[in-house]
Amino acid sequence: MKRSVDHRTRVGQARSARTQIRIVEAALRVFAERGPDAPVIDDFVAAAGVARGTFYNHFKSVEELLDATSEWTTMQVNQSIAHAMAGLEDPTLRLGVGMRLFFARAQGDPVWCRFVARVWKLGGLELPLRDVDAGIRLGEFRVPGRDAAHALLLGGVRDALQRIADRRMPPSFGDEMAEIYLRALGAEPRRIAAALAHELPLLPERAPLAAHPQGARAARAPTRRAR
Amino acid sequence: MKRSVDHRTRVGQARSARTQIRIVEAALRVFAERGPDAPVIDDFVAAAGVARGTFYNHFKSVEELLDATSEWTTMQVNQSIAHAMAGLEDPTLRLGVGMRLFFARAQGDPVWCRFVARVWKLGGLELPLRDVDAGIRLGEFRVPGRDAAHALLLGGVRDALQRIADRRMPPSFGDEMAEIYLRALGAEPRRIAAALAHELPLLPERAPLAAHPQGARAARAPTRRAR
Amino acid sequence: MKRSVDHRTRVGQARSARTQIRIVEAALRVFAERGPDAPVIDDFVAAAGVARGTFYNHFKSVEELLDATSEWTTMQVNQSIAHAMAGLEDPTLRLGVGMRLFFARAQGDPVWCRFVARVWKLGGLELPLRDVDAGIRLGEFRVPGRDAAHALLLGGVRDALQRIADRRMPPSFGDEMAEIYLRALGAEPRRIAAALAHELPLLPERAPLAAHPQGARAARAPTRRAR
Amino acid sequence: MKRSVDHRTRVGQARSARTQIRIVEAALRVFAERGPDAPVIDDFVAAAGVARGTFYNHFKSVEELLDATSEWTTMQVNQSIAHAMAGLEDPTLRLGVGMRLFFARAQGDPVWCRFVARVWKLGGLELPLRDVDAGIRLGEFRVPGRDAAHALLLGGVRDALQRIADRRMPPSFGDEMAEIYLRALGAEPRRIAAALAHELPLLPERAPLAAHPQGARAARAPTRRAR
DNA sequence: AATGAATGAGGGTTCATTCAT
DNA sequence: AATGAATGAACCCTCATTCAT
Repeated sequence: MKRSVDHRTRVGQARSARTQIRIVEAALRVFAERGPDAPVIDDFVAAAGVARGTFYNHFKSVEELLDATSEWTTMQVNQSIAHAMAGLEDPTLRLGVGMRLFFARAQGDPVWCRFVARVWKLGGLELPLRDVDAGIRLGEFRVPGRDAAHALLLGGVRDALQRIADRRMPPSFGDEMAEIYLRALGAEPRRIAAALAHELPLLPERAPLAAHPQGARAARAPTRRAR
Repeated sequence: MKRSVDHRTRVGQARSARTQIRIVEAALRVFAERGPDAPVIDDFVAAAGVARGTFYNHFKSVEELLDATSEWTTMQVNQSIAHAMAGLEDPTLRLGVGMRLFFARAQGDPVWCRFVARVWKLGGLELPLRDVDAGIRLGEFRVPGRDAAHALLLGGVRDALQRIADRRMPPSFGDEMAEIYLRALGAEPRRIAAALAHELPLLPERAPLAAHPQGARAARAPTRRAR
Repeated sequence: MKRSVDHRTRVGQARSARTQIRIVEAALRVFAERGPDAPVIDDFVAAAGVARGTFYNHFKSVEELLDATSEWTTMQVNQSIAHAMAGLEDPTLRLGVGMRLFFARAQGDPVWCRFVARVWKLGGLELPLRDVDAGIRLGEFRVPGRDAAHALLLGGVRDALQRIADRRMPPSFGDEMAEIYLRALGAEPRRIAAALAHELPLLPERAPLAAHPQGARAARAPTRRAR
Repeated sequence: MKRSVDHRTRVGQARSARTQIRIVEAALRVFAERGPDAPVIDDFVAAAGVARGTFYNHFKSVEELLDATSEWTTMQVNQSIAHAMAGLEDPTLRLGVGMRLFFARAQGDPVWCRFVARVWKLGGLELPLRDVDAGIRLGEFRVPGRDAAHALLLGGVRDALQRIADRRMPPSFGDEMAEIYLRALGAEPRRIAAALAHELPLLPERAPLAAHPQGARAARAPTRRAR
């Protein structure tokens, strides 16, 4: 008897985890397609192919789902980038390679790109800012103001992602963004060239979520009433 | 007889125009405070102190109100900046002075700043882009890619506005943004210094709102509803 | 001075009467086209080309306008029919000729036909019923029940009008209705033939509309709103 | 596991079906009392004792509810009449017995009678028209025009229902309607007499809907603003 | 009388959330 | 855990009516 309970519990937990992943995966697409404000719970429910009530077994609100989705996708990528750059020390090199990796990922994964461009509310972008600060501290970057440097980075990256999402940009676009930004920071041309020449380490896929994509229906078309 | 009809008509139109201005002015504050998606019609109605039905006498939807508000505030300021720079020819000078004026306005008018930072969907920002392009064409700017330069400008400006709105930035912040961006473009240090030293012409207040009430009711596509 | 006041008054009354007629004539078309429940005040206002407030100078509600329109059109036609049959005595003859005249009017005036078919709430149809009763009393008609005869007449006529309005019926349709109904009443074939052979007196146009404008504003119970 | 899913589904569907029936049953009364245009969704909701939102789980609009109600009541009765007359062949007999059954049902079920009299938009009344046509074809009926015969039947029946609904008519009224109409068609007196003498088969109750009438509140009193 | 802007109650519709199974 | 019917608060929008000019 005990065993059977255990078994049921274990099966239930496995199922629960799979369901949660299905919802988050669907949510990524829905948010990417329709932004953070427009979608209603039914959109996620329909896209994930689960029942309404099931949603509430996993998330209390759309807000919470949004946070979970952000965490499970954006941060993950950031971590993989951080990992890929594990050996690099020089701020110019780190920042340049980091941006190039970031945009490479964005250009290779349109859904994720759209999601990050439109949603992106959780921080998770402190990594490059840390490099900026380090470069300033080390005298490698010379900027009129730290806040200005941060604003230009974060704003510029978001706008760049939107461009990638809306109109396909050429593959070189990410490198161009890295270059112009490093110039804005007053980095030495030699260092900039090195950062651009550095071979990009391979990023892992956005894998762990890809477990069971099949049951998910496409995000529904935006047919809702006017405001 | 004819006169009395004219009189009635004139009086009615004047009242209507005044009401419309009240709504738009209220909307500016509401949008600034709550963003473009969250507010519901009742918010504008309450802020403007008019009846529900009155809203619909002037605007078909929140979307339409948003456009009208954008037009009546953002563009207007852009025009006043364009006018203030009428005599300037050199792209570096124009871009630098233009950005400084823009941020000066933003720091002096928090509501407008917040509104532009959060909403800002109508173009109206092509003016600086034109200077960027001109500078590239003339060889004054040297950039790895035109799109990258545009992304960095638009994204950076929006992020800067958000910073100004959220945490009061020092008065020098606008100048720092101008400087770092001109450096990103590879402008000559001498020209950058000139742009930063240039005395700022005075901008008129955001007063003229009442000026052109008549052109208000543009037709609009339906929006989605916020949560 | 006195004269000028009189003149103004007279001019005002004339204008008022003309306005009222414009509204009623527009209402006839609107009711004919959309039925008694669907139209809103703006429809009449738009069709008549007057201002919203002007409507209320003449009618308290749609219901009241409906009554006025019914009176000014339906009854009028009934009276003209009654007048046209002034000399006829025999119930079979009167009923047959009356129905033929009625349908002739309906086929010649589609707007009026539609209006009567869809609205037709005021009585005004007691005239033919009186002939039915007279015929029964005189033994000219033999029916299983007076109520059945009335139901068949009123219902049949309304349905016939709807058919004329919806799909153009042949010119003989009115005569056929008269004939089949007289047969239902058990009238003698000879008398039926006479009624059908009787030459139709000419009906006047639906002109006299302007006749008695002022008596229009009867008090009215409130209606429900249409969907 | 499979069983439990099936069970949940089955239970849900059963509940849904019961709710739908409650709404339709309430709607029958509401439509009968207030006509097809006056009632608002709240009327049905109140009469059925369900929540506003529940209405929309089952019907998109009043129009759709009207159609469903028509189908579930009118057609049903028509079918039961058709079934009751299964053995009858002669058009005069069929038409006469059919009308008598129809009016018998109307007199025994005032709510249904009112509903049919006021609403009655879905066809469902083609059955008697088919008998009329058959009689004409067979030479049993002699009419001046087929359209006139149809108009007299449909219009007459509707008016008769209204009379039954408004002022209680004597039990013989239905037979009188059948008789006078058969005479209008020129049927042979012998055949008419046979149709009137034919014993009426029993109609089944309007049963299937009567499942759970108790939870329904009375249709609310008409207290709404004027137009 | 005529005008039309302003009003606000009434009614339609959506959708987050609960809950029995 | 999963399901989906039921719920009702929140919104949207229309339109009858008033009223200053």
